[in-house]
Amino acid sequence: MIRYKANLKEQILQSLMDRYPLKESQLHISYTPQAKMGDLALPFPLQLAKEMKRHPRELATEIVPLLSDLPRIDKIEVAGPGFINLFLNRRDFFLHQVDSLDKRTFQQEEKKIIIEHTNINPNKAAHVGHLRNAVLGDTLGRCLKYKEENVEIQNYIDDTGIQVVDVTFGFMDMEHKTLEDIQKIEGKFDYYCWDLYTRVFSYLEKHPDSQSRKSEILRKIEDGQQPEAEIAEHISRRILRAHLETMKRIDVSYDVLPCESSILGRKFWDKAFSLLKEKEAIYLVDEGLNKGCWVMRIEDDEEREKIIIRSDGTVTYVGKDIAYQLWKFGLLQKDFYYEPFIEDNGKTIWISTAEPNEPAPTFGDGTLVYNVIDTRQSYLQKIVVQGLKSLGYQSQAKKSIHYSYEMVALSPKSLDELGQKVSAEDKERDFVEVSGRKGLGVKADDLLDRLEQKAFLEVEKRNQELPSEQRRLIARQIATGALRYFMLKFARNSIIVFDFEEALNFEGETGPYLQYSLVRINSIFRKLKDRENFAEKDLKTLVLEQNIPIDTLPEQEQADFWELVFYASQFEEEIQHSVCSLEFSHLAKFAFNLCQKFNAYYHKYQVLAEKDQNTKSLRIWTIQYVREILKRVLSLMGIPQPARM
RNA sequence: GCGCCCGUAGCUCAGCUGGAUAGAGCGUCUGACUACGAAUCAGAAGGCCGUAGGUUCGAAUCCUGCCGGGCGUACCA
Repeated sequence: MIRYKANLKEQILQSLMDRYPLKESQLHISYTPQAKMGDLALPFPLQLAKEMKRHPRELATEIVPLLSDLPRIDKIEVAGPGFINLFLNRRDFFLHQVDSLDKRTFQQEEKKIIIEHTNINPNKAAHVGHLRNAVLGDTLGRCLKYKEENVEIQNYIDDTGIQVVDVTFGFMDMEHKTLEDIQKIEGKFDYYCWDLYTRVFSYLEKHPDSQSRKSEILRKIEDGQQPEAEIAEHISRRILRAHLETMKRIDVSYDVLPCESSILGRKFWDKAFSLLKEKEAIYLVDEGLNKGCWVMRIEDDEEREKIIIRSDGTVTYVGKDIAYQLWKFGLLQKDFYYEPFIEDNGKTIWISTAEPNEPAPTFGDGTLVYNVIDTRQSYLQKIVVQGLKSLGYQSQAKKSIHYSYEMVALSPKSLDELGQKVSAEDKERDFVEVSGRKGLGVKADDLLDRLEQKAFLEVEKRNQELPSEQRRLIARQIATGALRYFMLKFARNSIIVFDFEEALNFEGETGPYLQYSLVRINSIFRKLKDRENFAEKDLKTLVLEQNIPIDTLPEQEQADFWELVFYASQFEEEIQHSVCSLEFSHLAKFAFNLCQKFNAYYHKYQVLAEKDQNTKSLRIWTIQYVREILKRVLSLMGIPQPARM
């Protein structure tokens, strides 16, 4: 559709440019609200009439004859206040769409695109909020790859931050454990730390004097002194493995894991610091509240300055992030070393190291960077970009994109269900923010377990003949599909108030609904093969061989065929649109609408039982086309495609 | 205080750079399984798109004020 519209645009401009002051930017091609009004709508006469001070309808009527030789168009009409509506030749258009299925629509635009997502502090189990981040980032990556882009997925590991210090403190000073004791802990280590972290937090509230011990731990971790450093490393690596396992459950993976410890070890910050000093982007404060700190001025705010280096000489998160962002664009003239961390479905995920290591692929050096981080960090992200600007990297600053989204919060009801105490204050609110410190939150693995369990029961009911191993697999696929669709269906600026009943639903606008639609289509083809020995062929070959005119169908069926096929043909526009706006709820809605249309068609028209060969073949074309589109859209959203369910 | 975001059906949400009669899902109520799988479909009820102005041939959409809610604004990340 994208290419078809582009062609159409060019032709319309060609036909009209001599006579009318029509600019390309004015020539949008949209869709009619109703099928009976035609297929494509041109609103430009309305605008043009204003400029030319003429009546829009009159102008539109005058233009119509000039468009008579547009390709694959049956009829042109003036409608409403002055729209020009195009009726496509259904057969030609369909053949053209089938023909373009295996052709490239998109071209690579960037040398390399880096997406940073997930970024969970390695001190506790992942929760639902992290799942939203990972699903958004992963989906963006899949779509960009579909658009022929070279994409690198990075998951930044803050392995030397305060959060890791807190848990280290918990193990050493509260539980008096040695590294060996910690290594012996069995079961889910990330869950263990989840609980420990909340205990640490309440302990610290009661014992403010522990701050000095925490500072000591932080320093020792940064300097590599034992046993603090090795304990912290054990904690963060072990939890990182747990996070990667969790993400694997929803088919999210990464190329490289840059660590904060390597940023320190490789002295990225020292380099960034001297650059910032040199350009006078930051300066030392010698009086007032921020005395002894290196700070950056905030744009549009004369009063405020953001601290980059604390008075004790340690660098804040933002400082390290500026260094990291510079590295992503290849502006630091320094690089990490790497080693393999884990194998994920035959692919190596690399982790950064500070010391030289075995040969590794090259990472970083992107031309466009997306940072998937929730909207609460907008301010910090703005400062990072400002850092790039003040170093003179204007174009990189523009290509440094904060992909922001709203948080996942909890309904008071779901808190109750988790058995967590709700304060009187929180009860009054519509939602409660997830809090790692208070241990308030739905753990990602718990949610996935519940989804899987529920899916397994449903699969068991319907597929008793399948071996249990396969039922397990299907249950996993359904759980993944349900979760990923749930995370994508909301617009990114919408706060998801998490509710178990809603998230565990498999009916209506859900992932399983989409999966079920595909299973139904596949099932028709399976039966065609079993019963009639129907040999599945490439759609294009099939259509060319059979060469059946569409207008032999009854009028109603022609209209129903067309509604489905025409809608399906818009899928690449939806991808484009979703990527431009970073709004994958568009893609999700598209998939859902497509399935709704398909299911309606499915109920109305039989394929297997149809006696008339031509009609039957046309129906096969239709569902095969829909299947192809649906498969692509599902895989872009990372929704698995079960064989049965 | 300042900055960003949100307010659409009983509930949860879509609605693209302004376009034709504001759409889904859940819930409620009617119907449809000797199967191409009912995790589905057909249908009904349900709306002053927070509010008041402005721009426009045209506004849920753009601008301004107000009301209500959220999040930022840390020598936490």
